[in-house]
Amino acid sequence: MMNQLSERVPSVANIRLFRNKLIHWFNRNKRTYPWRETRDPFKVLIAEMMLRRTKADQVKSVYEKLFSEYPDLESLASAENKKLENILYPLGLKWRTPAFGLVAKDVREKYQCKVPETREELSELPGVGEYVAGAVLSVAYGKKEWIVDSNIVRLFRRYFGIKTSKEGRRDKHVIEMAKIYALGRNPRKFNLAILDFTALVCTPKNPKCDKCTLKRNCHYVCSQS
DNA sequence: GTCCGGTTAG
DNA sequence: CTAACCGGAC
Repeated sequence: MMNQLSERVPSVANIRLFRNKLIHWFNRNKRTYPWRETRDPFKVLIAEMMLRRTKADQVKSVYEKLFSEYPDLESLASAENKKLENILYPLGLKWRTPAFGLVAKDVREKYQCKVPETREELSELPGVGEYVAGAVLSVAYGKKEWIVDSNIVRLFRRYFGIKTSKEGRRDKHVIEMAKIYALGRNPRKFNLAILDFTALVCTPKNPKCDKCTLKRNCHYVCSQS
């Protein structure tokens, strides 16, 4: 076996230390968005579906418009597809628009209008995968559930210096790390913190290593310092 | 764990 | 154009 060190999951203590630093940063630098001011699982679910592949600032106005017209799951479930298309048009979500109505219908019919509380059930909903499921469970329900997106994979690779399989977001070691990361008192906060950090500091290009409060323990060698 | 679809950022 | 993205299929 080659290079087990770089492939092994970091220790729980190490991940906790990493998380503590992240939370400290988050307390000063968190972003505020309308979908973070509610724990309504339905709103969080729809917001996460919108946020996929779309910049948060662009989602904001669409989010508000959608929920002013369809304030709850039942109204969205009976919304006309055309009207949904019009509202979601600015996001360029045309091909995914049906998923929004279908999700609402599914939840109404299969779960009596109550957004499911398990990863398995959530993942069966149209347009919902591991990422959105984990986000709903941790952010809306406050469950100790992991999320992995490509930003988190990048952060893990850089900070811990790990190698991953080709599709990092499905790498079992990465998922294991994300699970450990989410275990604790406030998984909602933990997960929001890591998302914000990857969006604002540990960015794909030109990461702000000089201003990074985690750099002391980070394996990544920034090219411009 | 990998490939692909449909889409957007660059 | 190409790379990147997440869900879905395999």
